Order: sequence, then C-alpha cells, then structure tokens
Amino acid sequence: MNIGQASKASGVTTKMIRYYDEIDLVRPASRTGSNYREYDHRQINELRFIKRARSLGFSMEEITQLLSLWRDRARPSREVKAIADRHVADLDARIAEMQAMADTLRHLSHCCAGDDRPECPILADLMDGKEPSEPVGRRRSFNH
Amino acid sequence: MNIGQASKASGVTTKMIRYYDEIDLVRPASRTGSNYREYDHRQINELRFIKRARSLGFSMEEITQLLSLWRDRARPSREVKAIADRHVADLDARIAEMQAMADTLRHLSHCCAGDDRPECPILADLMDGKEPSEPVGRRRSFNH
DNA sequence: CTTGACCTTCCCATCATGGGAAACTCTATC
DNA sequence: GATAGAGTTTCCCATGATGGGAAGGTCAAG
Repeated sequence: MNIGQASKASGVTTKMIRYYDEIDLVRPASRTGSNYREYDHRQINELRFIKRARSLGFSMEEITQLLSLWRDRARPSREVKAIADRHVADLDARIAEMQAMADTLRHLSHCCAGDDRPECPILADLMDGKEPSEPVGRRRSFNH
Repeated sequence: MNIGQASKASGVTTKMIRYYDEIDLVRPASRTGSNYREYDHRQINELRFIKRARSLGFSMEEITQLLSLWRDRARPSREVKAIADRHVADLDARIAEMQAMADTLRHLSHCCAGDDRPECPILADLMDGKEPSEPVGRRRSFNH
C-alpha cells in the first residue's frame, strides 16, 4: 500500500502519516524504487491505534509510550494503566478548571442586562476581578 | 513606568507586554528618548484586564474584541454578553468532550488488571475501538 | 505520449508563550 | 567620572499537532 491507500485504510491524513514517519513513530515497511513509502497491515493498525488514542486526548508523547508498550509482547499491563490513569487525572483537572471558568462567566453573564446600555458587569469584573491565585500552569493542549 | 514596573504592577511578563505592543493590543503611552516603553495607569489596567480574561479562557481574538468594547464608552452590553455566552458554550462543548474521554478511559482502566501480565483492555480498545464519528474539530487551546 | 492523479521533499503558518543573544541605557557605588 | 550590574531594546528560535502549498518526480489510463 502506498501512502494514499494507507491514509484511506487508516483514516489518518497523508500529512500526518509523513509526520509520524519523520518523528520515528510509525515508519513505512519499505520504500519502492521510486522512493514511495510502502505500508502493510501492521502499520495500518498502528496508524488507527494512534488515531484512536488522539481521539481520547493522549499527547504524542504518551502515544509514543503506549505504542511501544503495544509492540512489547512482554509488557506489564501496570504500565499501560499508569499512563491511562495519569491522563484521566490530567483530564479531570482541566475539566475542573474549565468548569470554574464557565461557572464564573455564566454568573457574570446572568448579571448583564445585554441591551443597548454600556453598563456591563462582565467588563467590570474583567477590570476589577482578581485573577485566581494559581495562574493556570502551562500545559499541553488537545487540538488547535 | 517602564516595562519592568508595568510588569510588576500588572502581573504580566515583560515578554507578553512587548507582544501585546507588537500586535497593537496595548501600546505604550509613549517612548523615552532612549526608546524605552512608558506605561501609565490606563495601560496597566488594560494589562490586568487581559490577564483576567486569559484566566477565564478567552482567546486573544476575543480579548481584542472585549478590550475594544471596554474602550468604547457607548458600547451596548449586548455585544459583551454575546461574546461571553459564545465562550461559555465553547467551554461547555469542550468540557463534554473531555468528560467523554475521561469516562471512556476510566472504564477501560477499571477493566485492566494493572499487574505484570501483558493482557490489557486499554491497548485492546486502542487497536479495535472505533473512534468517535465526529473527529473532534480543530479548535484553539488554552495555554500554549 | 499525454494528461491527470498521485507521490516526494521543503518551507511556512498557526497560538500564546518562553528562552536567549547582542547591543544599548540607566543607576548606584567607588 | 569610571565601572559594574540590572534593566531595556530588537531579533531569532522553539513549542505541538496540524494544514497549506510549491516544485518536481512517478504512475496508470486513454
């Protein structure tokens, strides 16, 4: 299978397949004489694995670890579970953070007349409100 | 106030203050003879406004709109409210998405023995599980 | 043999943020 | 007044996962 067929079979764009090759995550089984990438079922499965893992919010770094565990037939499931559990904790933390934002904004919006007049508790809060003490540490994102 | 003092007064890093200048979001009140940026209370307030808005998850594009509404003394609060409400809807959608991920993973993790053996329902799902039909559209992220 | 669809590599952009270099400026101390 | 150290300026680079697009090579059908 060339890259286009691999893309159709896996649901991963050709751009991404080339990227995964570049970062040594999933390398083509071989190259043709004219330098075309060739993939077989093993790689197709791994591409689908990645796609599914991305849809569950795992970062590429975590996926690298998961894929290497998958390839290791002697893996301890403990390690897989640890990665998943860490990710769940991360998700929960972010959900709580966003929930707090949404709740604050819902309250402010509720207090805003939303008419032609300029008075606005939302803007007032942005000017006077104290930002949370924990400045929302740097963290990776999902898509962008 | 020079940029360092403005940074202390607003809680925004000098890097970011220069960036906001560059994108014409908050320009210094003036420049000294030696080309140092000078800020006064108006700009400090705007920098704090931005910081607070970021902590509520608004994108820079939304903040640009919010700040321009803030500067417009004839603004209709309707417009501010519309931006906030759209953002809340966006937050809610993302929360639901992440909640679904977390729930799925919690279930899989719960089914995983997490011991020395290689059998693992988490890996099994990543290989066989169908990704959700909606491929989680591109969207901006919160922090970097 | 031409045409169109496909493949290759390479560069650029995103978004908000930080790191760091080279050069200049200010302030305090000697 | 000279010198040291802290602060400032601009400029370039990196992030993470993804897409866009150009220039040029390859393949298959007509």
